Amino acid sequence: MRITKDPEERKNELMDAAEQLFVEKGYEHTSASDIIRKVGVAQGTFYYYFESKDDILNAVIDRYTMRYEEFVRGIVDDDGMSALQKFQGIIDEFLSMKNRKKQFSEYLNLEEKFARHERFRDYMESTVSPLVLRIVKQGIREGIFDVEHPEETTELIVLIVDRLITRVRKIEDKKKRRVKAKAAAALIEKALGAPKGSLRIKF
Amino acid sequence: MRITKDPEERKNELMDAAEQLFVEKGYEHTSASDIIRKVGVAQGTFYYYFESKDDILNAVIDRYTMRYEEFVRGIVDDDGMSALQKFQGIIDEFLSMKNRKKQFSEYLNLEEKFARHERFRDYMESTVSPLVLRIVKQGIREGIFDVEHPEETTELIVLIVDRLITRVRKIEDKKKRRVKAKAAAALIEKALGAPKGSLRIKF
Amino acid sequence: MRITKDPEERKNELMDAAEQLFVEKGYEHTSASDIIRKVGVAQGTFYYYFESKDDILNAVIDRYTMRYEEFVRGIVDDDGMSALQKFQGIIDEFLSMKNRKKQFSEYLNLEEKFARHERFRDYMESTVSPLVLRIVKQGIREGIFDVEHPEETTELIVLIVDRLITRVRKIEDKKKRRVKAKAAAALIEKALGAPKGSLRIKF
Amino acid sequence: MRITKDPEERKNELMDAAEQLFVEKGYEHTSASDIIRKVGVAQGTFYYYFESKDDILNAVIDRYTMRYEEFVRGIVDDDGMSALQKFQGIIDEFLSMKNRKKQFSEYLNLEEKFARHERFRDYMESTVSPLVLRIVKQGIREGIFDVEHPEETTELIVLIVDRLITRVRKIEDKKKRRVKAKAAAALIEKALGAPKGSLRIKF
DNA sequence: TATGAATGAGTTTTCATTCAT
DNA sequence: AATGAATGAAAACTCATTCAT
Repeated sequence: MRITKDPEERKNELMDAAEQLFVEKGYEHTSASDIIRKVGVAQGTFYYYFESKDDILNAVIDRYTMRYEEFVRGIVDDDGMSALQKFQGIIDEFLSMKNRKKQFSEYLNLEEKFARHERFRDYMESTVSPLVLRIVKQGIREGIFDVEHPEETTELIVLIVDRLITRVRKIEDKKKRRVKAKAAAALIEKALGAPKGSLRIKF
Repeated sequence: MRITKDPEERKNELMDAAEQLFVEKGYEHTSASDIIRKVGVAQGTFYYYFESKDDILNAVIDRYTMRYEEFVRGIVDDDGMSALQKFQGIIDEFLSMKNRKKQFSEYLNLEEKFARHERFRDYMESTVSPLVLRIVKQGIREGIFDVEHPEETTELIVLIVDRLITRVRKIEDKKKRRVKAKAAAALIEKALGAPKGSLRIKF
Repeated sequence: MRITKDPEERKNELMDAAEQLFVEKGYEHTSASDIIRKVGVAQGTFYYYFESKDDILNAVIDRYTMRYEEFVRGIVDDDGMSALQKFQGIIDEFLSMKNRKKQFSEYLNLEEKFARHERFRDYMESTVSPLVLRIVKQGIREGIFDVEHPEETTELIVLIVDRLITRVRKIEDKKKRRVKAKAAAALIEKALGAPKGSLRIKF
Repeated sequence: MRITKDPEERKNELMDAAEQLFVEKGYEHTSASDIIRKVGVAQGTFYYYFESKDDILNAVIDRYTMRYEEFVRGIVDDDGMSALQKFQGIIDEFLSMKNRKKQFSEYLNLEEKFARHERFRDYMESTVSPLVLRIVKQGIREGIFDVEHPEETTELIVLIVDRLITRVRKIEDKKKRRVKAKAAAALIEKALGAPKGSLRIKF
């Protein structure tokens, strides 16, 4: 039986399946056939859309990072928010799993797996950090932040937030999670030279 | 030709080859045959010493982490040093690449590769962090550090130092490297509540 | 976008692309998709015009051999030429690459590739040889050739000329090419019992 | 069931099967699995001995050409024979299918298939022709041959003999075969400037 | 006539592991 | 302790061809 679909739809179907499997089992332990079986198409269909297994991985990562970027950019570009509010917004989003953009938070689960891929790391450093840097600079202009090395410090903060996302979220014990998040927030405040308690962790 | 060696020596030979290849090409892209070829033994010999490819990976990681731990423990257990000196010592070691214990620094190159393995991450959190925590607590006792959540903050500091090792070391531009290291040191100082400038970065 | 063309034109377009690719990469290493891509049509269009990849190969060979035959026949049927002149004409054409019929010589490049196909070999033996045989017989009648076994000798001569086309043409060194051609001409003269020097090689 | 054999034996087994299949069905239409099935080993065994399908083809061709060369060299190096006798010997061998070296003639069946491979053609030109050239030169010294361009003429003679092997042998009709062979012998005589009838075709 | 997404059987190749010696 | 030939399941990928539109 031959089921023809809109190419974009089919491609996304394949990427969805791949994404899910990569997250569940990891890239190396996912075979092209696994993806194919999951979607229920023929072997050739996969290779009609993607040149190789590597190709679909990159496509999946790129799609993911684009969504990630879109989210951060949405906050950064919001003219009505103060730097502190923006920071608060990003942290809230990541930690509280309340979705500003729908379905964003579920992509965060990918993070831990993809974090291992250079492509993703490079992206974080080259795209997300500069965006966050703009918030930091706004904060400095607003007089609420006081940072000596904004670029470098921002990179480290992004790293810490990243860690929060991938590690803290997995902690079962609510109290422990709260304490970890608080400690992280405190560290970020210090890094930014922001007033103590200006960043609030809400669970 | 059949070359018989001391079992321990043979095992280490295999682990050395494996370690090198895992670092160069990554675990998944290293075949058992690659290791075997490098050492120059027969296929069967490998499986005489190790149950599987996975087995040798764990052995390599364990050997590595033991050396890592040994180094940190050596500093932590030094009764003649202040907490600040100990921190300074660890950072110096990692950044300056001067070897306290011979050949330790070259193992650090493994770090980036192994960082992707849960086993290694778990080890860092369960073994290294507690050791560093002892320094932090010593510092608090000495009145030089002021930390609200010592456990959690230590974990984040270990993460930052870790990052320094794997990322800063690769930066070619000396100035950039210095600035990154300085920013990290400043952040660690703030995290520890240590006096500004108490941690010095020397390259 | 759907571009409709005269069926004959489209078919030739496909054959032209196929011919070129077969010559460049060989039949087995040319995929139907290669041809399709080159022409810029859809997968289905190819199969609308040709039943299979094999089908287009035969079509290409047949078209080629028809042109080849046409050329030889043109010379054979020329009543105003002596057998020697005809032989000279064929050799000149092949070696000098001057075109009697326009664009013929470029088809000769196909020769080497097609020579490997039975279909082409059979054609040479069944069609070209008989035509050349007529020249040989004309020469015998004219008293200028002296051949004991005309059929068999003609086949061998055709083989030699064939070889000249495909091999000598590729030799870069002008002198070497000249010598090879001269040796071949001398051998053909001897085979035909023609006077020494009656066949002239001009480059 | 695991049957271990002497590596050389196993390798030859694989080459024998490959050779046979390549001759029967052609290289492109023979799959590695065909060879494997024929020998009755595991998929991996094939790749233990040969890097690829291409690799075994080259190995088979090389083995074949070595046997070919060995045969020709055996005749060329025979000090007790005149040039004419050597030529006669080679032709006899090829045409009469009587084996000087046992089992040589059966390899000749490969010829037609391999003739299509550059590797084989190159070999014929670079190895066999020079050997035959030595006979031609010997004949010139002996005063029995008279050739103007020995190198080039030899190449053409080798080509003709080659053709005899691959084509004449297949002709069913005894008489036709005889005539073709005779015509070829006559042409060779003329090419060599040898006395008429000095080369005898025996069937 | 023409499209191009979809097919699926088949191909080459890899490699962790086993086992008879 | 050591060998290395042999295994075989599974992987990635190809491509001639089909078919619904």
